[in-house]
Amino acid sequence: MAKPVLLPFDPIRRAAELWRSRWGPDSNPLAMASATSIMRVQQVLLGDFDAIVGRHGLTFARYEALVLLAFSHEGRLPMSKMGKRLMVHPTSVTNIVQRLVGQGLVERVPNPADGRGMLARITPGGREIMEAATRDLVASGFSMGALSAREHEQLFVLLRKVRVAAGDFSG
Amino acid sequence: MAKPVLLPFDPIRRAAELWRSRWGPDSNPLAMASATSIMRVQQVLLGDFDAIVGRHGLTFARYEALVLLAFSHEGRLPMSKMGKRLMVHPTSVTNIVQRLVGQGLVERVPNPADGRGMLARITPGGREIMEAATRDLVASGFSMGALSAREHEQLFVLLRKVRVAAGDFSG
DNA sequence: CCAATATCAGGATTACTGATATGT
DNA sequence: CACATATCAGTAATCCTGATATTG
Repeated sequence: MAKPVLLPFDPIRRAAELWRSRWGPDSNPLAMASATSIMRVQQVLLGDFDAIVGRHGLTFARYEALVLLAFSHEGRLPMSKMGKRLMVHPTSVTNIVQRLVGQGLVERVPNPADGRGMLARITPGGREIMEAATRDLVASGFSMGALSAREHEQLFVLLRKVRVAAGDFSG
Repeated sequence: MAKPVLLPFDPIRRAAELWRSRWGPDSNPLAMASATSIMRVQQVLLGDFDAIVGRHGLTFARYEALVLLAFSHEGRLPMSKMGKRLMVHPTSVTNIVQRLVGQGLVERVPNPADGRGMLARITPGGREIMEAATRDLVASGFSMGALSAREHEQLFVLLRKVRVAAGDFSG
């Protein structure tokens, strides 16, 4: 990690002011500031999440895969479906599941409904690890304890507009 | 990229509902939903930004470094300062600057004020590339054209609370 | 001597492209 | 035959740890 340095000013606000003074209001400094904020907060969250699930031998990407499987019907899903839900590349699914299999948290079984396909199935051990990691994440407040329930809703609604515009789902 | 699949439902909302029904309201499904939304929107933005600046031979990380240098006094900064501002590891700064030097967009010069240090300085060609990439990013609305000016402000304020709590700056 | 700056070597993870074997 | 599923090989990018030379 970069050393924790507490800047005496908000670097994103300052960047937005420079942006406006250099390129004018038409350069959309507000959109630049909120986009940069998203990038930065994501970086903070991912760092925190990786550290928390790392105590259980996971990365956040592998943790997400475990949660998806645990929530699915009978704890198993086709590889292709995992890729779509997790929004990751097919080869990344292969890679992630491979590592989870190596840890004994997931098993691979042929898909009885499609001879081409494989299913990933979460193991009892996988569920235990996932639930322990989840407890820690919940206890951390997802690093967003600064926001009230109402603010979480506002944030969700604002970001949903961006996701709909990006074509994530038929909103 | 994962193939663009338009899901007929909001996967994050559905995950939040499952989360609540499985672990109850104390599991903080609202925080989970907004945190997941940030992760997803960041993924969308980074994909878009990388594609746009990629048309100018850059990655988003290298573009950010160019902007930082262009905004700085006389277009040059110590490597260490770049790392702090960009919130990246010192070795990552070395790597990023190395690639920019290879493209002729940045030069490395010894720091006259500190014999240990090096300065990265943006070249005229680097400024041209950066400004062209910036024009394209601005024209794209930063992939956030779905939000009004007022909504951008709301989003910025909400995310700033999270950043302050994370210790990004003395808010 | 201790701390800071920057680099290098090397490992880990994830993303992507292109090719391939298999099955619908 | 066209298409879908999944894997593999190889490349690229970033981040990190630990060691090191140099300088403040």
